[in-house]
Amino acid sequence: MELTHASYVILGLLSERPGSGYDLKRTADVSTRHFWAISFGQIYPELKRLTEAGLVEVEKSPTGSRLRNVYRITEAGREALELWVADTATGPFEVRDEMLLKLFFSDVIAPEERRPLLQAVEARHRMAAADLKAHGQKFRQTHAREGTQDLQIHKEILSFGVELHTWLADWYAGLHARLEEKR
Amino acid sequence: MELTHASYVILGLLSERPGSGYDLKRTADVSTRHFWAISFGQIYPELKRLTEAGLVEVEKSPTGSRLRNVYRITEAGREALELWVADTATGPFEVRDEMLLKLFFSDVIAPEERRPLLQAVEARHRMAAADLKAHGQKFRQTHAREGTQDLQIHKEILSFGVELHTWLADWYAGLHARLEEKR
DNA sequence: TCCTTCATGTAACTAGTTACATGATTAT
DNA sequence: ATAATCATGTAACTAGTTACATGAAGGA
Repeated sequence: MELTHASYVILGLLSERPGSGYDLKRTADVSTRHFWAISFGQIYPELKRLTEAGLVEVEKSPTGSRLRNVYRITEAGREALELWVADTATGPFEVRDEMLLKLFFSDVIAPEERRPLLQAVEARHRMAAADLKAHGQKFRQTHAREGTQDLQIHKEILSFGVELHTWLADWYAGLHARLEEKR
Repeated sequence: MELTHASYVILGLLSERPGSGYDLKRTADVSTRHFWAISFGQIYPELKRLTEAGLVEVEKSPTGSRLRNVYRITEAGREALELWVADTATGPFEVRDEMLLKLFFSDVIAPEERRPLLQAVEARHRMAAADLKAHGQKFRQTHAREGTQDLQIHKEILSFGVELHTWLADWYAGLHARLEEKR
């Protein structure tokens, strides 16, 4: 079976702690979603596929009459994950940003109209940085609650996001200054 | 008619200079593709749609018996573009990176296996920075050839890419150092 | 009582990529 | 000659999002 990026997100999260599809979504939303997002529409069918392939196993543990399927990574699943992680061949670092597109073409509008655009982008990145900081808190709380270890690499990657957005906000502030100066 | 991001990439590029679908792809590949990529599979159908909507107009100018449709933005097209550019409401800054995903889960492999991973990411960003610099050259050459002006905002956004990738490469070098130090 | 969270899943849709098909022109 | 570039387009596929449908448990 071919594994997609969504498969690896799921496998990776399950390698740290077993959980339901719902749990997976909750955790992904405060961690991997900043560099690889996944939705319920991918999670549930993918969990089924991974179970059939023997990479994860499921245990039914309903709360009263409310269903709950707890998934756990298998030895085969862990091997597949390790193989993928260790492979240095990789795709590109992809950025998709409508705002950058607008700015690139912003000579079609007047400089007075460009200013609010620049302020909006800077604000967006300041907010994203703050948001990520909060997410780091939540992520660590989950780990604490579950008694799982708080890995250095997790902290590093989450702080990466904060630093990146701070750098971006600063870059836009600088651009703003350069454009004003020019006039 | 609803305009997509691909529509605005096309409209934006045509606002600077008329050209064929092929031209558009060539230009996009050394400019907008770093924050919004488009493929032939989107360009040709989209040009048809935009023509029907009256936002661009087409002029047939074959070279011998080889077809060539040159598209030009209309007044309505320019207005639609301006409206979109001036709108400060925007989507998110999206990053998709398999390598970040691998690193996030890299505690499943040994530290000796993680090192080549870090080196690969750093190298990738150094190469991306060099690549972007070359693209800036190519983009400016096209402008020079066509006699169109070399806008400050273009230079800024293209240098944004170079600076971003340099920052990223440096960040990974720093991470590498921090992880080694810890051991 | 009512709102939020937990929980699972499918269906329809949108965006985007890749492969295919075709063929002329130009530079080496 | 022949390889690279110019040029247009469609078809099939893959990935991913959003909306819908359903309903229980828990807290305010």
